[in-house]
Amino acid sequence: MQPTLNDVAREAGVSSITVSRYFNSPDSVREATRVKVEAAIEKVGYVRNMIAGSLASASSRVIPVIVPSLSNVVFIDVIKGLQDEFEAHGYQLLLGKTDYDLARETQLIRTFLGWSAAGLVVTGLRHDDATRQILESWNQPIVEIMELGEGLDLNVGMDHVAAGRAMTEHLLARGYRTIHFAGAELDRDYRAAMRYAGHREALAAAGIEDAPLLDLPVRQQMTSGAQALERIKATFPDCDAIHFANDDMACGAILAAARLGVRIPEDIAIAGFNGLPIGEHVTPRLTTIVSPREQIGRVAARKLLARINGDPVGELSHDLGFTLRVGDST
Amino acid sequence: MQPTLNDVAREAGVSSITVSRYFNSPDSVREATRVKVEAAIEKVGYVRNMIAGSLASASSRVIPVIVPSLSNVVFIDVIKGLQDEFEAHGYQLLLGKTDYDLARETQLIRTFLGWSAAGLVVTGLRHDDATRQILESWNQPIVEIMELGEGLDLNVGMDHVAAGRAMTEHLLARGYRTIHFAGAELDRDYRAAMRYAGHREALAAAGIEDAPLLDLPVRQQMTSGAQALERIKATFPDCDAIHFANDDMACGAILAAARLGVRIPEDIAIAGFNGLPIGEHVTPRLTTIVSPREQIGRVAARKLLARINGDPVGELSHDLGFTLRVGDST
DNA sequence: CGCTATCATGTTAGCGCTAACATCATTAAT
DNA sequence: ATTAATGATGTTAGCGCTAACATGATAGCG
Repeated sequence: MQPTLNDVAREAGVSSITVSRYFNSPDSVREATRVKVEAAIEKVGYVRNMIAGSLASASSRVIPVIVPSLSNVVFIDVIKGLQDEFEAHGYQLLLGKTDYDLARETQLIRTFLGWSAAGLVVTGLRHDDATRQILESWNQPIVEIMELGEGLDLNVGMDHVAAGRAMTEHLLARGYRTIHFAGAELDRDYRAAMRYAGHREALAAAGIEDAPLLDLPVRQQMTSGAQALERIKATFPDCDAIHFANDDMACGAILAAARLGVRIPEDIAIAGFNGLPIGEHVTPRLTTIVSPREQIGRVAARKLLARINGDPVGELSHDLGFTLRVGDST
Repeated sequence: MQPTLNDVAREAGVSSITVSRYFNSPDSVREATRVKVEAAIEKVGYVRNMIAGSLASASSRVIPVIVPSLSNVVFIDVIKGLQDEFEAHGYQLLLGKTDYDLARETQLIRTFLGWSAAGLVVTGLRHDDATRQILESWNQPIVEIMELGEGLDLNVGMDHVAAGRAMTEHLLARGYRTIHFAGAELDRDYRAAMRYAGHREALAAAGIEDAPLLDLPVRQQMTSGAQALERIKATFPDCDAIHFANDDMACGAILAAARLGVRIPEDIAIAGFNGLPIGEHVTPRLTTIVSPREQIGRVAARKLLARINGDPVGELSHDLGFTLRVGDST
């Protein structure tokens, strides 16, 4: 049997609440007591029982993080940022994955709330009515990440419509006129669909009403990119640029281009989204939009922790922006 | 205030333990009772309090997973496998990261044990004495992943020495003789160092005693790969093959080769490790060893769950092997 | 119809901790 | 010296659930 607070207390010659205070509000125990308690902890080999503490205080130092997928680097980077901040502040990250299923999200949230979580991180602003109802009556802080907009509570992300618009404006400025947008399962990846919306806005502003879209079923992303290039080249010889939904697809296209004898950007320009390292290693270097992935995680964590500690959090919605990185592919 | 089991019980006209049984051993409540309980749960909007349950039963459906880093796809894939299995069986994954620091590992484990975890997944077989001592006296199942060998309990992984040997045997069979091994921070990434050991074994078996090693400081992996190629080409013009510690570096080298005017494999052969998708998209296609990353996660999870449920687990140590995938880079 | 075997449900106590209040010691102020 | 203010520690009760045992209901059998 593991030693309990009482064992430590007996050993130290104090009461158990004093040991509890040693852990939870160290400033409120005298130096001499602290030394005794420390020695006792060491002696009996005490390990805090978080479960009991959480039950008694009706709050745990656990923060569930709900993402749609772990196959996408984007979420990995965000998780990395979150994890770093949480771990540094003594919070534990509970990982949940929805597979882009909103009902699954509801179910996960329900389970996680049973952990008396100190807060919650969810991906995106789109939720079930059920989720919305549960979360609205929950009185712990929530951060919705990735996008911006009217949210449940806090909100950290970037403007995907603007990102799509920015990239297409760049392509137009370079003189490209027949620009295709290529993505994979845009109904699921609705943030990519938002970038497509931005793309269309930019085209419309330039007087171009036609915004051809190639929406492929997901297989491996790079493979889809290669396939998109091949298909667009074959079907639409006039197309002079492809605006891809992400860097994986864009790099798949760039790498395939060499094999297909397609010159980039002379025959066709390629643009991506995310700013993954690989984009700087392909030839030509990929033009892309750098998304602040890890920073979204960090800022989200920091805002959540601030809210938990009752510190000021600033703006509810935090726009982390994005950067256009111009390579040689456009 | 959230409704409790008692609220459900009152609503259903049964005692709270019956509701508890409805959740924990549904077969032991009568059909008619089950219906009443279900209706009551629905009516009061009950959410199970995992914390209270865990305290009472001294066990929680939480499984901590400790990895050294989240910047390495390898661990991401393993986590994906683990997460899928755990989630499917109603267990929650608690994520911990050591940054390759064994003392940090001890600390994490200590914290996690305070969660009355049902089991534990740790990376590697190398641990602190402190960790070892804690875990040896802990009586829940443990899986050590990635490597094979004498472990604390269960063990799922692959033989890295054999993998290094297999790749170098392939290179030797292709006629390469001056083979450099290039890695990044091999003291930290000791599994890569094990592959280097296998590499040396293969060379020695072929009567080659010299096994030059380039151990770079980590920056971005692909960048390190490019740098390694450049440096080896400049310093050792005789070198006819580079055996990289991982695919990222190898692909960085392949992509840089075009810029540097180095022909692969004519001027120099390139080999990697892991079998990442990108290896199939670069030109020439990368020769690599496919590691069973996601499967390590899956099998580790399944063995752990089997042990938790008291089912037979088979061999304590589970070798998932590896495959040599020959591309055009060798 | 009584007796036992089996199944379904209930009663009681307690998991290990912390909130809230109570008490005691110490210091400061008059 | 007396009182009040402050700081440090203790007492009590209870968080919401489940283990272990106890009891009640039901069926099967001679």
